[in-house]
Amino acid sequence: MEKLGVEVETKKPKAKETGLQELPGTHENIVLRFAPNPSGPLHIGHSRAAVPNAEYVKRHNGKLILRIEDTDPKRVYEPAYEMIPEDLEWLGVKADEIIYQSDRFEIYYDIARQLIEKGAAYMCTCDGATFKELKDNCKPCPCRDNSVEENLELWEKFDTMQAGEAVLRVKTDINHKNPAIRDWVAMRLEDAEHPRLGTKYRIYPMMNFSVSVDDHLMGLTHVLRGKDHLANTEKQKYLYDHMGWDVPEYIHYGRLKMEDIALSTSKAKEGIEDGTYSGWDDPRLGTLRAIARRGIQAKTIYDLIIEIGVKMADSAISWKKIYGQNRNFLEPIANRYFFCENPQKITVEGYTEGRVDIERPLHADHMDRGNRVLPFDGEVYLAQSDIKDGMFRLMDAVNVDINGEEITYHSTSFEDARAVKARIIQWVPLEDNVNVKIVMDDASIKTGIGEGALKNLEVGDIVQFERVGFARLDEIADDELIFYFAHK
RNA sequence: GCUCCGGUGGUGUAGUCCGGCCAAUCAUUUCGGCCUUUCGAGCCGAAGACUCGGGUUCGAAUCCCGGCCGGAGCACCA
Repeated sequence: MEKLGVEVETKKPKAKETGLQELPGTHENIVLRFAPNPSGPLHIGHSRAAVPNAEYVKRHNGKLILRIEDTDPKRVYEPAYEMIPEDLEWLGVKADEIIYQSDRFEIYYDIARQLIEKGAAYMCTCDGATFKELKDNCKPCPCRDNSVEENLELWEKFDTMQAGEAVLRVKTDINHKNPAIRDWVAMRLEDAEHPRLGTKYRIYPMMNFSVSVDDHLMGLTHVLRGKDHLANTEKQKYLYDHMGWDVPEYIHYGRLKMEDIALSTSKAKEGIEDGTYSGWDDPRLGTLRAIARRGIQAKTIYDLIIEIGVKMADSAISWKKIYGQNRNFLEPIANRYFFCENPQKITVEGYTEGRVDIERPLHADHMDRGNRVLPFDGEVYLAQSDIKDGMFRLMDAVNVDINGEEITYHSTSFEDARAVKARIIQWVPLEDNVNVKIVMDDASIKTGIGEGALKNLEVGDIVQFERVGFARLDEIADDELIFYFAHK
């Protein structure tokens, strides 16, 4: 007992220091953002970005902006505009404001013009290959020497040019030791139709440009992003310098590798279109909606991401870890039921006690939830895989000997079963049951039968099928219940 | 190739900034035990790591140098 008291005491301070390192810079009025590209619904990788942002905002009472980065019409998947907020809500991430970059083109144009006027950006009419050749050798391209007037004139005509004919470049350092940093593109021409803008604009900002402008204008105090943006951060700082803006605090985190599912959004989309996957919530996908459908709790993902934190080292998260954590959440909430896969109807020969109602608690640790009642009269369904020679105890009912096809009554007392360490197996009554299908994590299906009490469940309920595992009720069909399997 | 960034048990982390309190934390995992009834759950217990080599120091997971391994970026994508 004493131990318990001590444990509670020492646990408190521990919970406080979880995961996230303290934010550098100011903690007052922080403004953070989550800025996905709307190419599909959110997957586990997105939570890597969304969760720490949300958590910092929560801890410091700051502001979180959801900024939809839809400046590449070719990569916009229209339903994603709806799906992203839904996914965030599930995750428990609450944005204070939602902004679409596609609403902000005039702002980008305005800043672009200012840059040109400052001589900090120039219209470049070189073709890509030529520019790269020069740039890689620390040579400025001829356009770099254009006068402000010439640039302004070209800028005005930009809209009338052919896609690919010119771009707007931000001046950096043509001798920068990393060629990637040298004079990057800020604006390009794009003829593809945009889902929200149609063909209203042809001049599109590049990510590095729109991101810098927005981060500044929206008052971001800290920018959290993957270390794949390290070079972009350096590029963007040149723009801040040109404009005389203060640079926010940048924090870069490592890559998150997800065991098994290396599935990119574009691959998933292909698979859905060709019928390989049933949809964005196919159990094989790593989307948040697929994970949710399987009964993985948002808190499991959220906590795991916080635990991983924002350090630069890469990390790999395993399903084992997710399942283990999730089980801790599910264990107390999931009521227990019997399910038999590939049910075999059997008769217990020699059983003469007649019909009895077997009562078994919905959850052994929560007796207040009551019992379920299973009528037993010597005839039951067993899972095919459980029918093996030997002595078994039908849970809470009787002990039987199985010998090939023959199943005979042995005894009723539990002690007899214990004495021989008989395996205790679940069963389903003949007269009160329901067809059950369980969709597994690899999309295969377990077909079987479950006890009648399952009929009281509602979609979304999570149960534990004893000796099978945890599953979430996904659909109540006319003649069967369809579950999605979470884990053991 | 060039530029940059990492490296604590199987996995994720704490500790690294400001060397000793670290024979290294917690979780997951694996294994074992327990259980008047899930030996696929639960409960209890155990196992398992500082990338390597030098250096500095009385003392290094922590500081320095080098190697090895891993990752990212090098677009008119985000």
